Formats: sequence, C-alpha cells, structure tokens
Amino acid sequence: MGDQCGQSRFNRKEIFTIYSKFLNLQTEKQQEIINAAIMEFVQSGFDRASTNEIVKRANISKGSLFNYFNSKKELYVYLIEYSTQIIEGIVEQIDLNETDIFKRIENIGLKKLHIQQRFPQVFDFLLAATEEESVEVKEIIKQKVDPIYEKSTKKMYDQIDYSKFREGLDVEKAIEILNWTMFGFGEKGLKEINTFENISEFGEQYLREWESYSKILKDSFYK
Amino acid sequence: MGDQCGQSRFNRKEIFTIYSKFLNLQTEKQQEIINAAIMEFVQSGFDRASTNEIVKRANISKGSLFNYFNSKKELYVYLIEYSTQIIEGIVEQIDLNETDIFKRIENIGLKKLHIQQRFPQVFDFLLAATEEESVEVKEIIKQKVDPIYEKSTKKMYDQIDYSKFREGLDVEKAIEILNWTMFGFGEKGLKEINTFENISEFGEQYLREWESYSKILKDSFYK
DNA sequence: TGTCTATTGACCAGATCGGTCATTAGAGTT
DNA sequence: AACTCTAATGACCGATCTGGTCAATAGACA
Repeated sequence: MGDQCGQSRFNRKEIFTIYSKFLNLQTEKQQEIINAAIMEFVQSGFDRASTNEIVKRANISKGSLFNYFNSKKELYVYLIEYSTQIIEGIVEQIDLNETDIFKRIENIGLKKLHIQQRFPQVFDFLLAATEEESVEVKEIIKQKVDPIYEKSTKKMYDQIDYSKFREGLDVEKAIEILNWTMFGFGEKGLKEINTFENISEFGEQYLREWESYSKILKDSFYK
Repeated sequence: MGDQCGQSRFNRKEIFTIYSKFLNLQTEKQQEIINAAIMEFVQSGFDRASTNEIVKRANISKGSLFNYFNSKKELYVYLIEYSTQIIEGIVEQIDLNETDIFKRIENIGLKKLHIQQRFPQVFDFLLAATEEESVEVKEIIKQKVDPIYEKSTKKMYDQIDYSKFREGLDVEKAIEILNWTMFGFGEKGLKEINTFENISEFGEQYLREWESYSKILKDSFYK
C-alpha cells in the first residue's frame, strides 16, 4: 500500500522529510528562523529557551513555527543537523596540499567568517551544544556533534609540515597558543562587525589585521 | 531619638547593613549561597535566573533566602558588590615594582586561581554582568562594574617596562596574544581542576605548565 | 467566485515565577 | 522541664510564562 495508491498530487519539487514544510519556505525566511532559534538556544540552552521568544525574533506566528516543526525538540535537532552540515562543508573544503599550518588555519578562518555573515551564531551554537545538559537532547548531541568535532580537528592538522617549526619549541603548545589567539581575535572581530556597514570591507580589513597577528606568531614559531 | 534610647540588646559584633542577616551567617554557608547564586546568574542572566534553583543548589529554604535578602535584585546587587570587592582586592595587591609584564601577569593569575578555588565563577559572573541586558539591573552594573574594569586594566599595565620587547614588534598586539593565551589556558585549567583532589597539587602543576607557555611567548617577544 | 493551503493568535492546562508567612526546630536560659 | 526567642522551613499566593493546539482568516491561483 501507500505509494501505489496513485495520489500524484505532489509532483512538484517538494522535499520529503519531516522538515518538508520548513524546507519549502523561501530561503530568506528559513535563515531568519534559523538565526532566531539559534540565538535563543545559545542564550538560554534547550530547556529554558522559549518558543515564544523565537517566534517573536523570527517575526512569525507561534502556529507557523509548530507547523514547520512538530515540537521544540524537532526544531533543535534540525538546527543541530544543519549546523553540523555547515561544519562538514568546511571540513570537506580543507586543502590537504596546503601544509603550512598558518595558511591552512587562515583559509578555514576565512570560510568561517563568510558563514558567520549569514549565520552569526552557528559556531557558538555547536559549542554550546557540547555543553548542553538537558536530558531531552543530550543523547542526540553526543551522536551528532561530538563525532564532527573529532573528525574536523583531525583533518585540520592532517599532513601539516611540522618541520617548519623551530627546534626545541613545544609544537603542541605553540599550536594551542595559535588557536587561542585565533579565538580571541575572532571574538574581537564579532564585536566590531556590527559597526561596519559594508561587510566585504570589514572582511578585507579583518584579514589584513589577522595577518599581522599571524606574522608575530610565525616569526617566533618558525625557523 | 534612635541611638540614645538605650536599647542595648545588640551589643555583640553584629553588622548593620541591609545585608546584616546574611553576613551574620557562618562563612561556609555564605560561600555556599554566593556560589549557588552566582552559578545560576551566570547560567541564566538576571531575568531568567530562578530563586528556586538557587535555594536548591545552596541547600537552603526559599524562606531563608528571602530572609537574608529582601528580593532577587537585592541578592544580585550584593553579589555584584562582593565580586567587585574581590577584584579591587587583587588590584590593590598589584606590585608596581614588578615591571616585567610576564611576571606581573603571572602574579595576578595566581591570585585569581587562588580565589577561584573558593568562588569558581566570580570572574565569569562579572564578565557576564557587563553583558547583562535586564533593565532592572543594567544601571547598577554600569555604576559598579564598569569603573572597576577600567581601573584594573589601567593599573595592570602601569609602570611596565616595555623596553624589554623586541624592536619592530607591535607591543599592543603582543600583549593581546599574551592575554588570549592566558584566558585560553585558564579555561583549560578550569576544566581540569575538577579531576584533582589535592588542590594545592593542582596549583603547582598549573603554575609549572603556565611557565612553559609563558616561556614560549617570552622567547619570541623579548629581545 | 470557489478552492486550497499558509498563516495567524487566542487559548489550553500545567509549570514556574518572585515573594509571603504561619509554623516548626533548636539553641540558650532558668 | 518549661519557657523564650530566633533561625529555618515549605506550603502557598496570584501572576506570568510554558510548549503546543486549532478554529478562523488571509492570500495565492484557477
């Protein structure tokens, strides 16, 4: 039964998942909802996040939200899947032929920046998810998020040319410093991004400023 | 009237502020309440923080909490005052004769670590407060927290010997890197601190590990 | 005009909110 | 043991907010 019953009413390019209704929305509206929901989940965690708050920020009605997603949990799971796909997209694009860690990290950072312009808090969301404590979603996070983190950090440092580092330097610690510096610089950038109107202008200035931090570390870490 | 009326019932060492009842508690109990409240406020912000949750974590009854403090806001304000006093205590102890920035920062970091053993989230609390958006407490935060931050960062870099830095190095950026590294290292330490039983043992190992990060940066920043 | 779907927001029962207060527990005094 | 006095309790309050529902409406297309 089922398929054969000849109801061919849906022969347009509709998508058949539990998220069909949401995915058939206009892309802009989808993004608005994604960002509103992510913002709320980042700020409050799963349990305390309010669907009322989400619909307000997304400028849709309560009914619509629960038309697109059957429950708060389903919405959350969708966001997890969507965000991890973004990360996977970045990981796939990592160029293993680039063996210089500074350049490789710079490339990844640029891609992150690019994505953050459309989804300002995706990465915060995934980071918050790893520390989420709600029993209702903890299991699913462990399944979907943790593996991605492992996989991505693995590929990030794959085939890096460590011979460029100065002798006697603790390379592992040096890379930690590099990461903390990137993180700090990224945070600083996010605070400044709102003051810019022209985003690509910001992007250029951001890149140039990063290069000066990068140079400081490269001068001291490399031979 | 008032004092002269001869009611000398309170001639023991009681403290007369709006916080009298709380301050006459045993120190341990005070700390338990402070930590429980801070944890909740850090996690949820002022508006969403639940007094029910606080009393649960502090192992006291709802009635007691509102006996010690007349309202949630009064509790919050007390915590702000208490936390800023801690920062002020640290700032006062800064030794201006120590003009080496690595050593000075190391001293401050040790003091912070010491305090974090009793109040694990005080610094997070003050950081969160600067980003608090609740109208009910925003004004008071601006009054009490912001000036402390200014004052402390000022004194932190006062009379530092910048001539030790390599020529051609952007000192400002170098110090930013140093700060980000400290922050990242501190975060890493907080996650490890729970795995230790002996706290002073952790303190020693922590200090030694920091020195190796510090050395990496010193070697590259200094002449 | 009629058909059909997308969107709405009033509404639900249940949970939680900050805060109160009559009651109890327990230490100290006689 | 009886009395005093304070510290601590948790059931309880009205108000607000929760995730979720659904009859009613708006709007696109025929």
